[in-house]
Amino acid sequence: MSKTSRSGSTDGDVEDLFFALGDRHRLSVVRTLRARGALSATMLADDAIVTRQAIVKHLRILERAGLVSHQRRGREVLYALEARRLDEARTFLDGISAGWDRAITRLRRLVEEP
Amino acid sequence: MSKTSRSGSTDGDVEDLFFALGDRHRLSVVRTLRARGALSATMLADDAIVTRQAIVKHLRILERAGLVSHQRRGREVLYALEARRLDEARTFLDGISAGWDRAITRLRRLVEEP
DNA sequence: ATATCATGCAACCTTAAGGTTGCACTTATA
DNA sequence: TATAAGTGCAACCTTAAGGTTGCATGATAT
Repeated sequence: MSKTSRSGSTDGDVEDLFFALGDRHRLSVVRTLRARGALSATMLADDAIVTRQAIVKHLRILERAGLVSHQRRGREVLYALEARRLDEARTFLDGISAGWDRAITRLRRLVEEP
Repeated sequence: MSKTSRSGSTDGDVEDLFFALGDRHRLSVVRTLRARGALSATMLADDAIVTRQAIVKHLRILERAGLVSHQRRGREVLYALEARRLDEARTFLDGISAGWDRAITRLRRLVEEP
């Protein structure tokens, strides 16, 4: 089997994924791409406060996390959302909250002991 | 209505949430709390590579994001997972990927045009 | 009462995140 | 073929993330 497990994401992958989403500008980029479809860095920079170069760096981080992919079209480069990754993030969160009931029970037991 | 919207999380909240999950040590803390229930910073530091103080800082960030809560028990402070927040994160991801099909359609249209 | 154990606080360090500017290099269009 | 538009690259800056160490403070058990 390759380096990817059955669930399709390693620990580092998950870290990159959430790191990528943990910035307001990148969240904004994700929202914009979701709403308006594929856009170039220049187009994205028009709406944003920051420079095109800043947007480019954010796009690189998003792409490293697998959240966006790019494709050249003539002289411009279009970035689009890669939704499978978002599903993976959701799956991960499912896994974490699965143990929740057990955890809260243990806490209560510990705290309420005399 | 208060500052929180119907979904129960503002933009900054979401940012904090994903930022908190975007670090390997904090992910590890979350996993440990999920598996073993409520623990103190000192207990968590035993398993970790880093110092207790580093763990404390990570716990503060997790708590700011609403992912853990603390409760004093005698001379120690126990931290436990707060699962509702994980659900909120999932809900957010649902919202993002909702527009996916539309986005990929637009990209394809743009790229495949002559 | 006192030795012990855990937490709290503060100072300090290193590095990477986030951003800007300037210029070179392609690609399209007038 | 100029010229404009868009991307790519590199240098540079500022600040906060992440971590460490040392000591003070508060709670516990003997």
